[in-house]
Amino acid sequence: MDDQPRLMHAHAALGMSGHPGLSHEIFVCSDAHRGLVLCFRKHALNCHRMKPALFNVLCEIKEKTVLSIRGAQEEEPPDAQLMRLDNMLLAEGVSGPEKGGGSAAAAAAAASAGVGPDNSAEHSDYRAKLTQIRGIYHTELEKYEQACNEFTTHVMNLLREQSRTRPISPKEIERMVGIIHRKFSSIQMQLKQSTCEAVMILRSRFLDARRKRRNFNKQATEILNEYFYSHLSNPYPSEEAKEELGKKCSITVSQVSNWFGNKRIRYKKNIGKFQEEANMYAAKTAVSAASVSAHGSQANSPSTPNSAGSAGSFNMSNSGDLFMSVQSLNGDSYQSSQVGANVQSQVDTLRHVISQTGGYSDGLAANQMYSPQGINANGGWQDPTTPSSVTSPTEGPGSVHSDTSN
DNA sequence: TGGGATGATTGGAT
DNA sequence: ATCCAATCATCCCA
Repeated sequence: MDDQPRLMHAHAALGMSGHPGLSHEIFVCSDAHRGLVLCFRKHALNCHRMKPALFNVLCEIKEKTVLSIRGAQEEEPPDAQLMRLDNMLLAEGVSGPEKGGGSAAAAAAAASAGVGPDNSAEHSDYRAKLTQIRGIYHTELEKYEQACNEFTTHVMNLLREQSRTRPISPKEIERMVGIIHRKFSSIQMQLKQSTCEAVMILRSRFLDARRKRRNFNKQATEILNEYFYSHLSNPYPSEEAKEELGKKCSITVSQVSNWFGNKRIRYKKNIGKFQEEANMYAAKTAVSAASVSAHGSQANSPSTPNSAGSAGSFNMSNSGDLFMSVQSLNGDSYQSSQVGANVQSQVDTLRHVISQTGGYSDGLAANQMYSPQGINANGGWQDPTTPSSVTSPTEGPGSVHSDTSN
């Protein structure tokens, strides 16, 4: 019987062979139910991050299926689990009404997977794959049904022939037909199950962003860093700021949020490590501030935070942070009266930054002196609950004067 | 190839 | 809803 090879072919056609650590199992699992167990174990490892509900359903289905297959298929095939498989395939847009509905369901699935409407290329890829799976599923299903019918009639004919030589009761025929049907339905179940798996893998592969994490490009990182260090006193960009940053960096708002979340944590955890970076961006900020002021016109981009001076939002924290990083470099008190100063004062500060950084080789001593503005005794920024947003008013000179001044 | 860097996710707290 | 902290998964470089 060529059912197994057929199933195997289906798996191969699903294009899953590239999936890390799964290709082998996929092929194995088409071989026998024992393979299914192996396959699932591996699959579970790889997909433990898939949508919990979906994953649980799959777990349950698989467990039961494996058990029932193990039980020599005598147990009546649980309609419930078949139904669940069907439901799942339906929900995933595989066994849906038509192609249009299928892709819609795929889009819905993609959306529910937490992937924004952005990367449409990825989505079309995903949809294409899903359509492929869908097609294979349907043709295979049809083939199985056809094969089942053919085999049944074949056996019936055989029995009829045999009935000439020995008495064959209708019950026996019925029994044989029942066995055949059960056999085929169990194969069908495997197909459905494998299809479910394929969809799960597809999802985890295409929709689990973590799996295909890419570092942001240099420019994006620079923009984000610039913003972060120029708002060090309160690095909580408002929604609008996030949107703008996202646009500038060609990333989503949630990616911006993630980035800031990570940055805050990591900065706080190891301030010393980031000091050099902080100084660098402080200098950069001052440079762009200088150029902006020189041009007399200001852009509204958040990537050039100094420009925010027009809104009076980030400007103060800007100079304050810059001031802090200069302070941190030498530990000298540095005219704290300038907190919240204008762009011109930043340019002045820049001179100091540059001169200081020039002689900054070791960094250790400076690290110890470094006391980042905005981070309070609890290790948090002053007011994380009020997203810097438009009200940068960096908590006034009081908070900025900080510690190193004595 | 190992380990650090980094983007994403999760669970709990507010 | 947002943030933090821990953690995971992947990237990337020495």
